[in-house]
Amino acid sequence: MTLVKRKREASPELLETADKLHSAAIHLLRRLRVRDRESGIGPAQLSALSVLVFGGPRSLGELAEAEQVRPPTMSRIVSGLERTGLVKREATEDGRRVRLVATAKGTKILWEGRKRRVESLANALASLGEAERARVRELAELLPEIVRKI
Amino acid sequence: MTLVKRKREASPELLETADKLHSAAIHLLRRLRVRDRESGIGPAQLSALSVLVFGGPRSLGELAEAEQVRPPTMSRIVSGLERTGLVKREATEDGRRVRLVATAKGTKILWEGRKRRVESLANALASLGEAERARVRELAELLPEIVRKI
DNA sequence: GCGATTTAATTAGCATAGCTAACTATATTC
DNA sequence: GAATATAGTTAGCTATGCTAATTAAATCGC
Repeated sequence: MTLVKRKREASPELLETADKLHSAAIHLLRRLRVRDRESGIGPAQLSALSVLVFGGPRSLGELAEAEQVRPPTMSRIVSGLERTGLVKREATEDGRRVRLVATAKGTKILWEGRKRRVESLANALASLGEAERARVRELAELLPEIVRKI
Repeated sequence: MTLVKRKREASPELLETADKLHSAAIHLLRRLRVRDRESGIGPAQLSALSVLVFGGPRSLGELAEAEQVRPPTMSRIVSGLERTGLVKREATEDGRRVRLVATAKGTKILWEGRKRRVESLANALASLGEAERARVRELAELLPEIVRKI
């Protein structure tokens, strides 16, 4: 028998929490998107670039997987990044694979964009009380774990 | 003097929290998107429909504002929803305005989609301990407030 | 070692979603 | 009643998602 995620009935309380979290994530990103637009880079390109900058070079297939996107989609995203000089495609020993590397320009742009984006959010957080800020901080730590389990 | 959001220097600690929250939101939605695809409705249509179902009928401009999108964009989103019979455009006394109403079919589809989407997340939450679940619940309540301040 | 298969990436073609600019139709104002 | 303002739509661009088909390189089988 293989290990399968048990299909248990989720409680109404959990469903409600999940729904609120989902809705909040949508609206959070929708707000921050406004700031992202200032970078002149689309959201998919920005997100892919950030994987390369923070996670280091990798192949197209790996990047597609990290971004939960199909290879053809990632291929075009990378083409856009390459056209504007933010990423370079490099050859590898395996002639089929490419190594995607963020350029210096790409790294710089990403940091600036990230700064703008995150500043808006940080400012919103700044108006919370100390106790609430601590709570948000805890949750920010917890969320990646939850996401991994989805 | 008008009341202006003070441009204060955000602390490194807040920036880090903000960054984690942002990143978690991106990856959360990316995972859930997979389930959303099963509905056969695009994400923008799904989100707009949910405003009409949970928030009631409203004009196109109001819906565009709620979804943080320009009127032409919303016009096309609504056209898609109307074409598949999930939403109806109704005339109002003001001949310029339309009233957008979710149909019975639209309401049903939305609930099913929401169920699928939220189930995945609720299952992930179910594997947390009680204390952590409570913490997540608190955050889900707190987030809309934060989002409103962005 | 050479043909067949597998694997990685790209190209082609389609749909959705975002934008601005320009247009249409109705209300409002003077 | 003419001028202006407001609500929506249409047109046309870009970016992003997909599947199917193609190209090129590596690996497998004999």
